Amino acid sequence: MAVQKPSIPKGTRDFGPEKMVRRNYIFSIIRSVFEQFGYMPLETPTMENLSVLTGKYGDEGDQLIFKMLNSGDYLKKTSVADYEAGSKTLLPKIAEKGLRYDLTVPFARYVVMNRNDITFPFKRYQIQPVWRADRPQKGRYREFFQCDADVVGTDSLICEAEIIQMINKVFAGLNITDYSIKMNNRKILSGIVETIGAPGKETDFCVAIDKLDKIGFDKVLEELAERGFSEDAVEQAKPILKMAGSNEELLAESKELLALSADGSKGVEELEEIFTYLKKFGVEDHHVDFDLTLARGLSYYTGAIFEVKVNNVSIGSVSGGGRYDNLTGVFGLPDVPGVGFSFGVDRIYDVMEELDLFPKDNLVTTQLMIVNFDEESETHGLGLLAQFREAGIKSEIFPSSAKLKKQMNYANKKSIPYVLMVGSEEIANGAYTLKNMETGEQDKLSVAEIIEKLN
RNA sequence: GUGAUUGUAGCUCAGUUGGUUAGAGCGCCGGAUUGUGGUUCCGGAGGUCGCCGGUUCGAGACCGGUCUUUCACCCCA
Repeated sequence: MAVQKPSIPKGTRDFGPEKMVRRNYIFSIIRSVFEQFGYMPLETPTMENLSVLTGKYGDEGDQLIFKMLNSGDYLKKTSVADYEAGSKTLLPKIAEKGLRYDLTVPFARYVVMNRNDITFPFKRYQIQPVWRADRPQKGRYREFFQCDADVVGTDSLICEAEIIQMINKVFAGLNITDYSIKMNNRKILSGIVETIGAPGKETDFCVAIDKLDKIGFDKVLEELAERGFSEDAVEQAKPILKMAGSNEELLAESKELLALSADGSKGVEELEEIFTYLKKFGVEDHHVDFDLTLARGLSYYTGAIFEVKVNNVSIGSVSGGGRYDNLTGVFGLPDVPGVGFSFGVDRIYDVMEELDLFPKDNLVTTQLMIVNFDEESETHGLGLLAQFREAGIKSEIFPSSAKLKKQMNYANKKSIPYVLMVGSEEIANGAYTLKNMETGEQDKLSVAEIIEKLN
């Protein structure tokens, strides 16, 4: 058989050791913050039944789900008529499982299936890959990790305030300082639609104004008109899209503007309450900007929505989330309100790389390598190695007595800071040559001295 | 899913209107240096020019298809 060039599927990536060390660094910070706030880990299967996944992300979302062909003779249950009826009819007969598209829907499924064992409010975090059959571009992959934290079974706005704090803590931990958490409320958006006299056109309104950053004020107005908003409605939307000022000013202004809309007023109240909670928590520098034009795609949000953007980088939003009242309703469990959000680790990685924020030193690596001269050296070195490892020093011995140049080069390439020479003279004296690879200095030290120096 | 775009050594890239044996830098391997890496010098290996087909006396170059990369749209982390 001819040798074939190996390859990986479009939009997927390998993560080599350097990348994994950095990714794990990001994961560990996120995980520790989640746990600090009382969230417990959860994992769900890579694949879900398609009945769980389909219909939850809209028509376009359904198309982006990776479907798995049934095992065995997957054509057995199909007929020519199914084939002729097209892929929509054929699909459910040949595929009944799919790869998870996000972590929220599997979570809702889990809550419903375990409703009798769960104590509410239930706080969980979940760090796992998800898959989307999207066409890849910058910052968009077909396989990527999400780090979700959700709390269900409470409508307390303390949760929203805590989420903001978690975002702040994670970013502080990662040394990302220049970012903003854009916050809005779905009720405010429906209040606006109601107020400008276009009730029921909420989705169209959201899709259009979501592009304000990208295409600008005038084009948004054009798009609103294209989407069937009356001249009058577009005219009334103008001052809303132009609103600017501090959070307090914006809140006051929108309160006035939406006074006649029950929904809208409720939305403004909710945001005010979140800011009040932040104050009670003693959080001053929360990075939150109230943004009337933040819409977010997902239709299941009903209250606060937020999105996090790191400033001065070419990457899209790195985190987002919101409150939903009825996520579990589709699975037959109504009235379970919740709020959740997610970090996009792959994008955070790209941001940190672009801003050069990865720590240079404290990434895990071998601290000490023992040089292997010959059989005597190796035997003695293995004994030493055990002692170093016992003492908690990350250490390794070169596995064969290769040329010294090769061994030194290996240590150098791997950025191992110390190398230990164990030759016949050292063994006889019980004093080993420890070389600092950065400065080139070397000393003759006992095992105890080496352990003390490296610890 | 729509419209563009990219692919030559491990990496970054040259390669003239189609013309002999496809090059450079970096990296890799060996030597100078048999117990001292990161500097220097000398030498060496490494290519189905993404893949399949077509045009041509002749294709890395032109044409078609396909895969891949990147980008815009849609949507999204």
